[in-house]
Amino acid sequence: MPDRIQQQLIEARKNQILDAAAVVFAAKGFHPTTTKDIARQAEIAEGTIYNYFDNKTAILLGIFERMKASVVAQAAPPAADVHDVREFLHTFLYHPLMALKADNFALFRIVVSEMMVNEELRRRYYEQILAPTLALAEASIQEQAASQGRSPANLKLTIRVISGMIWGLMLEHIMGDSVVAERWDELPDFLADLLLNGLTDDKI
Amino acid sequence: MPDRIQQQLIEARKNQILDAAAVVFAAKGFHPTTTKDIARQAEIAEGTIYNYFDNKTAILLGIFERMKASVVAQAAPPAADVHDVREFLHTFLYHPLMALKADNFALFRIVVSEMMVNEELRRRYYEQILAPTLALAEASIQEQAASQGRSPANLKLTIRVISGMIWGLMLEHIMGDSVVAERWDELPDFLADLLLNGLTDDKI
DNA sequence: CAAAATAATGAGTGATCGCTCATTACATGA
DNA sequence: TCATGTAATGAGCGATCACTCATTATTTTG
Repeated sequence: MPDRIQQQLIEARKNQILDAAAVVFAAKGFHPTTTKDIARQAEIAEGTIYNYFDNKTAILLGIFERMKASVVAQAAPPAADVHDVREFLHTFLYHPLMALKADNFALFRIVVSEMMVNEELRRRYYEQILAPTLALAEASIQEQAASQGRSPANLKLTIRVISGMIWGLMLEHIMGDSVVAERWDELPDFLADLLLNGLTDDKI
Repeated sequence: MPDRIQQQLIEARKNQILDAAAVVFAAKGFHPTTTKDIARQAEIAEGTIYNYFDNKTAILLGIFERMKASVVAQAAPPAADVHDVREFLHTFLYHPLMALKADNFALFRIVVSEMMVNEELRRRYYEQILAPTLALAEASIQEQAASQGRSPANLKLTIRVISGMIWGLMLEHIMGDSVVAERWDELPDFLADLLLNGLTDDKI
């Protein structure tokens, strides 16, 4: 059998296990889920899992790796596409907020929970997702400001504040706040307006 | 023995156990910590724990209850003290941000981690901490706006965005972002300026 | 001081669960 | 068709750990 097809079969099995794990993790959480649960959901034997993953934590890391591609692709618009601040805010705010609405939050909760407690997961998230996204956003604005002969001193921190807003609103959503939940779709515009114009009379 | 003194002794023992649990939870995380670990740290026998707490989760809830008082007290300024928006922003931003700097983040990480996964903890946090704090902030601004004959339509959402910023920045700090860490002390002023004036030239 | 009530103890229990590995089933190729 | 290599299987192992409870220690009371 050619190596390429062989490789594809292995990938398919891995994905089958990751799909199953995502379902049961989302439903029960990471720790309460047993490897037997995963196997049952994937309709394979428990032992088979260990032909493809070293241990239970490796499965969570596998799920994380798969989330990476989609999150980074959605959250980070190509720098070239951004021509002014309003456009930047729209892409930078709209995509992550809407992506998270589409998913159910359950799996996200599990990953955040483990991340708070697992050094490696935290490091991977920062190095592979958060830092690159922040850097891309920064470069995008940097370039635009430079074309106007400017170099905003607090850009790095500003990017982090904006990114943090999204994180915070997600958490408030997860906590069950109904105001945030009900007005989720308006958030990109609302935040862009707040950022551009500050606390206007309708807000405070 | 009078009931009052009896009650104080029970409280003292509980606090002794909670102190010990906070130390070992912060060091090892909730799940990896055994009841034996807690007992050893508290210098009592394992069984004694169960004279004061129903189970391991009850200990975490106990820690949470103790955090409540201090967090709410620090984060929520009395409404009467606020006379204008700038003053409001200072109290509302300064206290929570500085309180979290003073603590080490370890125990906070553990609580957030369990909260993501534990429905009851999440509900308690929302009902007993987040919602009251938001309501207090809202009332404080509401009152001030009313005195000017105004009634800001988006106040509730605005309060949530500001609160979310703090959450998000905390998470970025926990994730290991050095920009946020290094400029933590400036954040209250930086955020107040951003909120009042929007994205000025130094920022974007 | 003795009896009774209360609190502390820690070895033991029962159940759980991640992971292994000897065995079985299947696929490949001569 | 048979020999050989590869993948799947699931019973069982070893270890862990939250929690119990019979016993011991301490305090209270008459």
